[in-house]
Amino acid sequence: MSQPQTESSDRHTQILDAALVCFAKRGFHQASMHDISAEAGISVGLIYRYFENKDAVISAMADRHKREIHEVLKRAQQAPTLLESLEILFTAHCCEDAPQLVSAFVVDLYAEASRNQRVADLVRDVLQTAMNGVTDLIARSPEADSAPRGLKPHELAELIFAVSRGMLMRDVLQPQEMTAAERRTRQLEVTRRLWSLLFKSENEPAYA
Amino acid sequence: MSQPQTESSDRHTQILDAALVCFAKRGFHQASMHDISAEAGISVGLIYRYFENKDAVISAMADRHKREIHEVLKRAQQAPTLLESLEILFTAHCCEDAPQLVSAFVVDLYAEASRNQRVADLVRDVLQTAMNGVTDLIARSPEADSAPRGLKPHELAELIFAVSRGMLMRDVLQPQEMTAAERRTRQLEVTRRLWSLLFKSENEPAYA
Amino acid sequence: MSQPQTESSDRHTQILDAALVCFAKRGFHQASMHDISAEAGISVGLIYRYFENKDAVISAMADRHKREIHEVLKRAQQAPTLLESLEILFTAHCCEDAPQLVSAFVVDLYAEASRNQRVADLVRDVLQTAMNGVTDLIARSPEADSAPRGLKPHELAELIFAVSRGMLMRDVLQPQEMTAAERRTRQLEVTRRLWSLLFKSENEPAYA
Amino acid sequence: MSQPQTESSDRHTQILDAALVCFAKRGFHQASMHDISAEAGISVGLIYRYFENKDAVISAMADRHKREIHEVLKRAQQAPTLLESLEILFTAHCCEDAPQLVSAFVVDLYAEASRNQRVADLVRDVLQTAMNGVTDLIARSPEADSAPRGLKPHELAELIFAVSRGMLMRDVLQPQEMTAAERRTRQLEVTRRLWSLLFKSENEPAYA
DNA sequence: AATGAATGAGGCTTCATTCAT
DNA sequence: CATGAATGAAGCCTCATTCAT
Repeated sequence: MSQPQTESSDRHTQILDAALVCFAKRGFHQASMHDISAEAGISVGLIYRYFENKDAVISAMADRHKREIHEVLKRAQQAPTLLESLEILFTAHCCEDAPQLVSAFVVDLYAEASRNQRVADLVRDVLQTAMNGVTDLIARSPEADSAPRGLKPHELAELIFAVSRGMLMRDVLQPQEMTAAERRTRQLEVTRRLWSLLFKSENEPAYA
Repeated sequence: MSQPQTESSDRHTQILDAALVCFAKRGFHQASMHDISAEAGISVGLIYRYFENKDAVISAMADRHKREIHEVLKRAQQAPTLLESLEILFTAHCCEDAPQLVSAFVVDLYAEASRNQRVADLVRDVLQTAMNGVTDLIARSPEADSAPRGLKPHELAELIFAVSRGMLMRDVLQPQEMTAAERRTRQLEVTRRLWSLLFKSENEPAYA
Repeated sequence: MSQPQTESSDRHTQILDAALVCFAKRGFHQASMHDISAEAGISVGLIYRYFENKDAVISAMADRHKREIHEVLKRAQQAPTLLESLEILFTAHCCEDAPQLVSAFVVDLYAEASRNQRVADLVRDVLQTAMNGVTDLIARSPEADSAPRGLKPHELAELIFAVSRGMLMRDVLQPQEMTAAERRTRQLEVTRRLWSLLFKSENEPAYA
Repeated sequence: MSQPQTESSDRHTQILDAALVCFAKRGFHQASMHDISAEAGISVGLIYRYFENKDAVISAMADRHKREIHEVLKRAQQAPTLLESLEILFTAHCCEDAPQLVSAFVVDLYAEASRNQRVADLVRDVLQTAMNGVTDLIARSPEADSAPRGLKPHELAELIFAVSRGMLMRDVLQPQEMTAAERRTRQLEVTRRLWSLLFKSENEPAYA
C-alpha cells in the first residue's frame, strides 16, 4: 500500500540490482526476464516499463558498471598513497554483501563484449578511462621515480590492470562459500606484492 | 554404445572444432546445436551420437582445453630459457588461424565456471597444474635468484598467470579485424616487460 | 457509475474519434488501448470509465457508424434528384480530413462481422435500413420508369450497394498519398456511370 | 509411421489449408500460431520449418490467393459465353466445402492491405490482372457491341469487379448456417441480373 | 474525475532433443 | 552410421485490464 521505502525509490535501481544477482548467478543469456522480475519481486511486464527489452537491461547494467568504476577511480585518486589507491582498485568488488557476484558479472561482461559491439565499446571506454586515471596517479606519485627498469607510467598501469582483471577471473573459480572478507584478503596480498614489485626501491624492506 | 576408436575420434574433433568457432562467436548458450552442426557440415542428430547433450559438448570443450594447456605447458617446459617459456605461455592462443576465437572461448569458459561446478572444478584444476608447472620452471631457472624482494616462485607464478588471464580478457576487446600477428606482438611486449620486471637484476640492461 | 450527460458525451466522441484513427491505421485488434488513449490525449484508465472494455469500444464504433449512415441516408433522401442522392451515398466517406480512414474502418468492420455476431447483426441492420431507404428513393423517382429490363427497385438498390461496397474495398488499395478529392472524383465517375446505366433511357445522351 | 498420404504430400499446403480456416474464423491477427498448428494437427514449431514467421504465412496465403484467382480467371476465359465466364468469376468462392471461409479471408485480406504495403501491392496486382483478363473477355465477346451507353470494356470490367467485391462483403454477413449452395444461388442471381443489364440489348427478353 | 503504475495471461518464436527412415 | 523432420517446453515481449492515489 504505502510505497516501500527501500525499493520504490527507484525502480531502475531495483531492477538492475535484481539483474545483477541473476546475471551473476546464471549469465546474461541464461537469466530469464522472469528470473529478474522474481528476484526484484515485481511482475515481468513492469520491467518493460523501465527498459525497452532485455538487451537494454544488459546495456544499463554495463552503464552502471561504468559509473561504479568511475566512483572507485575517484576514491582511489583521493587516497593518500599509491598503495592505498591500488588497494581500493583491487578490492572494490569484494565489499558487496554478495561476494563473487561482481566478479562473475564482470567476466560475463567481457564475454558479452566479445560479441556485442555496443558492450565492447563501453567496456573498452571504461578500461581506458580507468587506466588513464591510474597512469596519472602513478606519474604524480613519488614512487614513480623508483620505477624499475625505466617502465613508463602507462606501462605500469597496463600491468596493474592486467593483474587486476586476471584476479577477477580467478575469483570466479573460488568456491561460492568463500566470504567477501576472505576474497578481500587474497586480493590485498596480491596487490601489495605487485606494489612492492613495481614501486618499492630495491633497498627498502619488502612490505611487512 | 561402443565408440569406434578411429572414426569417433575424428568426429569428436570435427564437432569440437565447430563448437569452438560457434562458442567463441556466440557464446556457449547462444550457440545452438544447429549452429554447431552447420559449422561442422553434419546433421544435428549426429552430434547426439557422439555427445549425450549440449552440456557434454561444453564439458568436452573444457576437457580439450585442459589437454591443450597441458600441451602448451609441456612445450614451455622444453624451452631453453625462462623468457622463452613465458613467451610460449603468453602467445599460445594467438597462433590460430582464427585469432580471438580462443580468447573469447576462454573468457566464456570462466564465465561458465562461475555457475557450473563441473566446469569450475576443471578450470581450477587446469590452472593449478599449469601454475605448478611454471612454479617449478621458475624454481629451477637461474633467474630465480635475482627474484626481487624475495618473492617465492609460486608467488611469481601467481602474478604471471594473473597477468596472462588479464591479457586474455583484454584481447576480447580488440576489434575483430586485428590479426593474430598483431595480437601476438602485443602479448610479447607485455611478456617481456613482465619478465624484465620479475627476473632481470637491477643492474642488467632492460630488454632491448 | 452515473454517466454525466454533457461531459461524457464529449468524452465518448473524443475517444471514438481517436479509436477511428487507430482502428483504421492498425485494425481493431492491432490497435491497443494505449494507442487509442495516446491518440485521444488522455490516460488509458479513463477509457475504462466510459467503455466497459475494448469490445465495447468496437461496438460503440459500429453503433456510431450506424448513426452516421443514417445521417447520410437522410441527406441522400433530401437531394433533389436520384443522381445526387447516389452521389451523396457514394462519396460520404471521402469528405473526411483523413481520407481512406473510413474505408479501412468499414472493411475492418465487415471483417469483424464475419466472426463477431453482435457486429454482424448491427452491420446487417444498417445495410438493410439503408437499402430500404434507397429502394424507396428509387421507387419514387421518375427515373424508375425507365429502369431497364424490368429490374425492380430493390434489385436496383442491391446492385447499387454492391457497387458501393466494392468501391470501398478498392479504396483501401489506393496509395495513402491519394487525397480525399482524388478519391471523391473516382467515386463520382463510377457513380455516374452506374446511374447512367441503371436509370438513363436508351435514347437519352450519356452523362457528360 | 507411414507418411499419411493426404497431408504429407505437402506441408506447405497442409499449413496453408489450416491457416485459411483459422484466418477466416478469427482473422489474421486473432488467429494464433497455436490455432493454426492445432487445426493442421501438427506442432507449433513445425510451422517455423516451413515459414519464417507468421507474416510469412499471411504472405503465402496472399500468394496462394493470387494463384487461385489466376486459375479461376483461366477457367473463366475458357467458358463458351460471357455470361458463363461471369458466373465462374462470381461463384468461385462458393464451391468450397467450407462456405464463407473464402469470403471472410478475402475481406480480411483487403483489411490487411490497408495497412500492410506488401499485401496491398499483391492484392492490387491480382485485381489488375483479373480485370485485364475480363476486359479482354468483354472486348472479344459479341455482346460487347450492344454495350449500353458506349461504356468501354474496361469500364464494364470495373463495374463487374466492384459488384463482385461488394457481394463478397455481403457474403460475410450471411449467417454461418447458410450453405454453399444457397450462397451460390444468390451470387448467380446477381450475376445474371448484372449481365442482363450490361450486355443484353434492349429488345432481347430478360434472362429467364 | 483522472492518472499511469502494475499485473499476468497469452502470443510469437527458438532450440535442445528424439526418432523414423 | 547418418539425416533432418518433428516435438514441445521455455523465453521474450505485448497488452487488456485494474486500482491506489
